[in-house]
Amino acid sequence: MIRNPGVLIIEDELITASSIEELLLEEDYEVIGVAREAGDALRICSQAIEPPAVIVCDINIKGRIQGVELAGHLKELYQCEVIFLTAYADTKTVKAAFETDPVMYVVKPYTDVQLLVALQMAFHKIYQQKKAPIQTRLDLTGREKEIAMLVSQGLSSKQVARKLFISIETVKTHRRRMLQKNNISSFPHLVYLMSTAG
Amino acid sequence: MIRNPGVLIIEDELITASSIEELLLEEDYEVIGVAREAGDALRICSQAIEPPAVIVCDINIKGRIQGVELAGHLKELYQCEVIFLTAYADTKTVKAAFETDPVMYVVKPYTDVQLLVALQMAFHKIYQQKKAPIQTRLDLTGREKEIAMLVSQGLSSKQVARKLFISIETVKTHRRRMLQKNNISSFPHLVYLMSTAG
DNA sequence: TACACAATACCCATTTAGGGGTACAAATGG
DNA sequence: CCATTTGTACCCCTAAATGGGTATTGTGTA
Repeated sequence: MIRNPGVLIIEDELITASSIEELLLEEDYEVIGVAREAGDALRICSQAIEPPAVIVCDINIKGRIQGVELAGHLKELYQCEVIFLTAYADTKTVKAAFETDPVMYVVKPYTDVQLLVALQMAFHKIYQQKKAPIQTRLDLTGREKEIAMLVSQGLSSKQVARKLFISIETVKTHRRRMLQKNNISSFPHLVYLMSTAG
Repeated sequence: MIRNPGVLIIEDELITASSIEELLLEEDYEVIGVAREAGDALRICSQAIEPPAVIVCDINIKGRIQGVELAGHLKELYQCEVIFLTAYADTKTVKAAFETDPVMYVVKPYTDVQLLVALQMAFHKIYQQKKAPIQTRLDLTGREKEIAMLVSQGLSSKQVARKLFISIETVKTHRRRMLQKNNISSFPHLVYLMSTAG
């Protein structure tokens, strides 16, 4: 039987963390781990059988790396959804958090129902994405992404070459490989796929 | 002096509506009106000097048209942001609401801070959109959009021509006009703009 | 250390796109 | 009813993109 996709809890207050874990387990969510700080989170994710689908992340956690940064990092790494959990409601924090495009921003004090709704939304979003898998994912290296972005901004290969201080032949090689690797026929299509499949 | 963009409150419980209005006014938000049902909301919006930027909408309101449908309609009409307000947390309602891509889904009972955070997120999103108005909007006719879509799917001009049973020269004319009218230099860029600016 | 991969760069070739001009019938809007 | 827009189509040309092959360098990692 297929288990539900997992949830990672990032919260340094043990009592809060435990209560969240209990609540999620009662509702039959799969908790892959509880992290107290960034290092824990990364270790849990790398050791887990499958990456987290949703992370519930306190914004104010111990350690150098703060919640917003950590969540943004994990989201990019594992393409998971983010739910922020915080007592902070100041404009600066909200804006920073909002930049990572979280599914929900749950402000403390919150009710169990509020947190569960956030989870529902997260899993609904994941389900939506799985329903429409146009292309698995674009396979692009760092340099390739960079060139693709410039081309989508309207630059020609020659202009890209000048901007990056490389030969136009190199740019052409990169473009050719991008299309071949991903089995697509033209750059307009690649730009389209980048915008939809991320 | 420029006023803040307006907020429309849609809530049929008068006491709740009033308390929300008071809270928003205290925080210097501009409340353009309080609607008790769909008809009120539409009337207020059409009579307002400027359309609402954000609507705070109760999901369970009086009348035939429900909150989710109304909010979706208003969002499309006025390109405003939606904040849902509800006591309902059942999966079906949450999913339906989530379809309209609201900025926030505030579950009752909620604190003032939770509602204000939602407002902050909504205005932050609006501000972000205004900050990056790369191109007002793409000026494309029906046929042009059709051709642009096919090109973004990877078809060449020749393939588009065959698919639409028109001359390749016609396709090229359309493509040339699209770029000239919108003052852009290549189709990858046009596809990029279509995906961002709609 | 050996191997894979990323990034660089050149050669060849053909096809396509971009940019210019012109024209005309049909549809649309004042 | 007339002017504008839209869709259609042709001509020209140059620049750019696509597709193939090959090779060197550094950078990690098995």
